[in-house]
Order: sequence, then C-alpha cells, then structure tokens
Amino acid sequence: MLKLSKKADYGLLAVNHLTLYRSQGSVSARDIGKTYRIPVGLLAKVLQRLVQKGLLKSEHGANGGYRLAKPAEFISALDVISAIDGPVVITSCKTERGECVQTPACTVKEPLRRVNDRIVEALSSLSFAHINNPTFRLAAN
Amino acid sequence: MLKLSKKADYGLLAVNHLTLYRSQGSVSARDIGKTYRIPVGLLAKVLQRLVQKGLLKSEHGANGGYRLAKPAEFISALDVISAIDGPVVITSCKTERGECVQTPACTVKEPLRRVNDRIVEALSSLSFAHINNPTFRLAAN
DNA sequence: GAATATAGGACTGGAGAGGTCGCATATGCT
DNA sequence: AGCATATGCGACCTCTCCAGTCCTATATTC
Ligand code: SF4
Ligand code: SF4
Repeated sequence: MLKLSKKADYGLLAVNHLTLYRSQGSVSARDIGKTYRIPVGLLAKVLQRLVQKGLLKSEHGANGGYRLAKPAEFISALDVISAIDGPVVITSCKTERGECVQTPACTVKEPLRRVNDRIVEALSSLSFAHINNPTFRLAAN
Repeated sequence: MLKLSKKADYGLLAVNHLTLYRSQGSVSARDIGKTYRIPVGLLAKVLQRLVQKGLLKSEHGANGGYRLAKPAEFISALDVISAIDGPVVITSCKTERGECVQTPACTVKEPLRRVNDRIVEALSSLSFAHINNPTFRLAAN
C-alpha cells in the first residue's frame, strides 16, 4: 500500500528527538515513548535495531539511554527507515520466497525501478540536520 | 513497508498491456491474465475498479474486454495506483479510525509530507506513453 | 440459446504489522 | 551489597489486511 510502517515512523520520531536534545546526553526509550505516546516496549526494539545498524549508541544502566552515533547531518531518513524495515523497494520482483512469476513478461519493472530510485534519492537527501531547519528544502526541488 | 500492492502492480501491467495493444481493440481480462500469469478473477476486479475510475472502458459479451478510456499520455502511474489502492500517502497521520495519537507532538510530519509530495510527483509524471518510450526519463531528473 | 464477457459481492487463508511479556545483563546510587 | 533503572533479545499474541477464490447476475455475440 506504499505506506511507511509504524515502526519506521517511530524510529524517525525518536532519532529526531535525539537530534533535538543531543546536547543533553542520552535519552531513555521510556522518556521518548512518553513524549510522543509511543508504546515503550516497541520503541525499545526499534531503537535497538538502530544501534545495531550503527546509527545510535546506547548506554546501559541508570541514566542510560540512547544518543546519536554521529552528527545529524550524516543520518538520513533513508538510513532510519531501511534499518528498521529493510531496503526500500516498492516492488515485489524478488522476495525471500523467490521471484515474482510475472517477471519474465513484465513490462513495468524498469519504469518502477526508476521511480524507486527517485524515492530513495528523496529519502537519502533528507538528513536530520535538514529536518530541523525550518526553511529546509529537499534537494533537487 | 513502503511497498506497492500486488493489485496495483497488476493494474499497471494491465494498463500498459492495453496501451501496447490499443490498436487491436478490446482485450479480455482472461487474455491479459494468461499473458502475465495473473490470477484472472483478481485481475478482473482490478480492471473493474479502473473502469469505475474512468481510466478504462469495458465491453460486455463475447469479443468484449477492456480498452483505454483516453490516450496513453493522459494516464499516469499515479492514476492507476490511486484508483486501486486509494490515495498515495506514506504516513498514517489520519486513517478511517481517527488520527494518529502522535500527531500533536509529531516533529516529522511536515518533512514526510514533502517526501510524499515528491513521490506523488514522480508517479504522476510517469504516463504510459512515457513508459513505453525506450529512452524515457522521469521529469525533473 | 450457448458461449463468452464484465459487474460485483461474500468468503477464506495466510502473512505480516503492531504490540506485550519475561528474562538476562549492564550501570549508577545509596 | 542491594536496589532501581537501563538496554538486549527472543517468544508470543492479536488483529488487520492483502491476495486469491467462488458464485451469481447481467450483457453481448453468433
Ligand atoms: S510484476 Fe513486474 S514489477 Fe511487479 S513485481 Fe513482478 S516483476 Fe516486479
Ligand atoms: S507520527 Fe507523525 S508522521 Fe507518523 S503518522 Fe503520526 S503524525 Fe503522521
């Protein structure tokens, strides 16, 4: 249905929160969850995934939490989304269960691939430094 | 998961088929289904939806089938996708069951809306006349 | 009237999204 | 030491929605 998963959405929200409050050190999943009314357990797993992918760093124990692993300019919406949902591909040409049976005769695969490229480009050109700039514009727009 | 539904995919394939063979009059769902190995019953309903939305015209009875309702230049990928899957919106800010509880505090809604705009633009600039031109390029690229 | 087509609704199975829980582990505070 | 608070991680559950089937009604051709 061409919709972002809620987990990816939560991820974007969380990373943006960490960007906004990066001067205050680590923030716990609990705090972020309360701020945006995100189920804490679920958010925790999203954040853990982002740590695995190297976008965030975590600190255990009391006063622990998460913080950005690198400057906000170098973290894009695409990074977050693909870390959580996997690679951004709008078609189902090939899945883990083999490739789509229409593939051999398919006439729209290439055009859709190009659309996909544009989406990827739009998402990767959107960094979190960018998002919080009130006058931001997407690249090539 | 930011993926096109299979129905929309089938719709694109079918409309493109009708574009390629538009000189030969109507084509039945059965024929299209066999060409691309699409379940005929499902394809039929997809095509019916496209008729309802005014993208195709249908003819009942033997030798009947579907044909484009207008020139291929005036039918875009967005037309087909939104006819089948509904409006293209990558977020779940508002659904039929009210609006997302994060909305009041959400800091990524606007940026995502802009990404959405770019996707819509890419899809609407992709007409079927365009798709079948071997040297096509997406607009603003 | 037989064959072939669309129109459209009801229904089903299964995958996956969204969310919960419990337990292990690490850290800070008193 | 002991407790509270964190993350890390896997198992599990529920519910929605996609994909696909089926059946019936209607329209058209031959
Ligand atoms: S139909 Fe064509 S585009 Fe759609 S998934 Fe199969 S191959 Fe990819
Ligand atoms: S979280 Fe923000 S962006 Fe995501 S759906 Fe709710 S409002 Fe829209």
